Amino acid sequence: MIASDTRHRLVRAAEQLFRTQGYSGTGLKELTAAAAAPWGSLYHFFPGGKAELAAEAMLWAGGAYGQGWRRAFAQAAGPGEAIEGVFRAEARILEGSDYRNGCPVAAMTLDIASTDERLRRACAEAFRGWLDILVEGFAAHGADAEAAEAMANFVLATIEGAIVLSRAAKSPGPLHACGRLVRDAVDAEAEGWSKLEVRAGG
Amino acid sequence: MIASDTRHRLVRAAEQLFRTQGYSGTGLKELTAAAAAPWGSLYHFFPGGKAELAAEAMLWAGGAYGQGWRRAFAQAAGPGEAIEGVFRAEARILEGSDYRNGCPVAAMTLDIASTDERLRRACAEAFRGWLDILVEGFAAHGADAEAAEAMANFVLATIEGAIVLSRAAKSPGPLHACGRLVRDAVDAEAEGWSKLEVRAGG
DNA sequence: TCATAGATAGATCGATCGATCTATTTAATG
DNA sequence: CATTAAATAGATCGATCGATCTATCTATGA
Repeated sequence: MIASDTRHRLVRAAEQLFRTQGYSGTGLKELTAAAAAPWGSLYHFFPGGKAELAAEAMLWAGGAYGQGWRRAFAQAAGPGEAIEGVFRAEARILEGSDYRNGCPVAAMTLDIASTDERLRRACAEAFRGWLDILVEGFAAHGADAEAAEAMANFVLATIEGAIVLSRAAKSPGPLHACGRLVRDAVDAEAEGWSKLEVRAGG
Repeated sequence: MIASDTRHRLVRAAEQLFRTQGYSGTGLKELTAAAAAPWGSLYHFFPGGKAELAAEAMLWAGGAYGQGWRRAFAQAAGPGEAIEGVFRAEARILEGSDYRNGCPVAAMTLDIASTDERLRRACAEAFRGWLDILVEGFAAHGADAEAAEAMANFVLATIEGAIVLSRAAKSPGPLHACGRLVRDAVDAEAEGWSKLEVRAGG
């Protein structure tokens, strides 16, 4: 019943270690130890080895984060408020982990996007999943497809960058400052969207 | 005369390789080969080994980039235009390198910020240098200290994040979209700054 | 010419890398 | 109980890691 619990522990440990010290910086010995999983089980569940495990870890992380973002849009009154909530949540994650728990996808991208084409695609798909959630959220507030896509890239890029700055500085300052300014920017753009709501409904 | 040319080649190769495939993902054998430098020279010039070389590479990269940003502010009419120019320049760098040449400081941060405190500080200082240039640029357009600091973090974060997204997607799209929206955001904020110019002069 | 320091050259070190391999144990099914 | 597959366990592989070491070559100055 709890048969594949080991497999799940491996995925979570991978996500946790990759996001704190990158892909190349994490050894599989260390990973299996953190997961309290036997070495043999790693290649039993992931015949493709480290890369296959990493791809699955990104998939899992993508889903977990995505859910949080959907909730943010559902609970907030406007798109700007939703986005600032995401920034605040991210700041809490960083502060609660001594600025270790960054974004696993960003870490993977900077590590292997130029050396492993398959993993680069996995990173791109993980980002695309988040972008789609943002696009959907902005579209629900009246943004047309082009504006929503641009705004989604803008918001996601700022979050990712702010995480990097906050981790380097070991301070929530960059995330908070970016959250406020991104909120202003989103709300300013959203003013123009509402006029399109009628057209978008057709 | 050309005595320390080898040393400089090592620094440039380090910057080039770290920005492409990260710190842990780059071996020193590969690095010395890329620099066409003898293995022994590495520890001759950098007794502190890989970490010391990395710190110097970040210092060098920080200076090179910083100069470009100062030029952008000097040549542009307004702060928004200057920033969008930086985004465009970055997009050109990525396109010209098949999306390999990202930011070495961001790569280092995600790789070792949580495992090597000395290098984390080096990353923070490199970012701080760029932030100071941005702060100076915004202050020159009338921003007060607090607004300039927040805006600098916002702009730098968005650039760094957009680089990550563009590398993952192998497309200049994210950088271009972010450049336009950041320009709008900067210009919108800058409207409020000009009213403070008098106060800032006192 | 000789002495010295700087720089080059690479062999070699122990440690660790990801991966493969053979056993053993466990769980499910007849 | 017997059979079979899944899962666990870890020894071991060659390759590579960063680092240390000695030796050689080169330039400078006395």
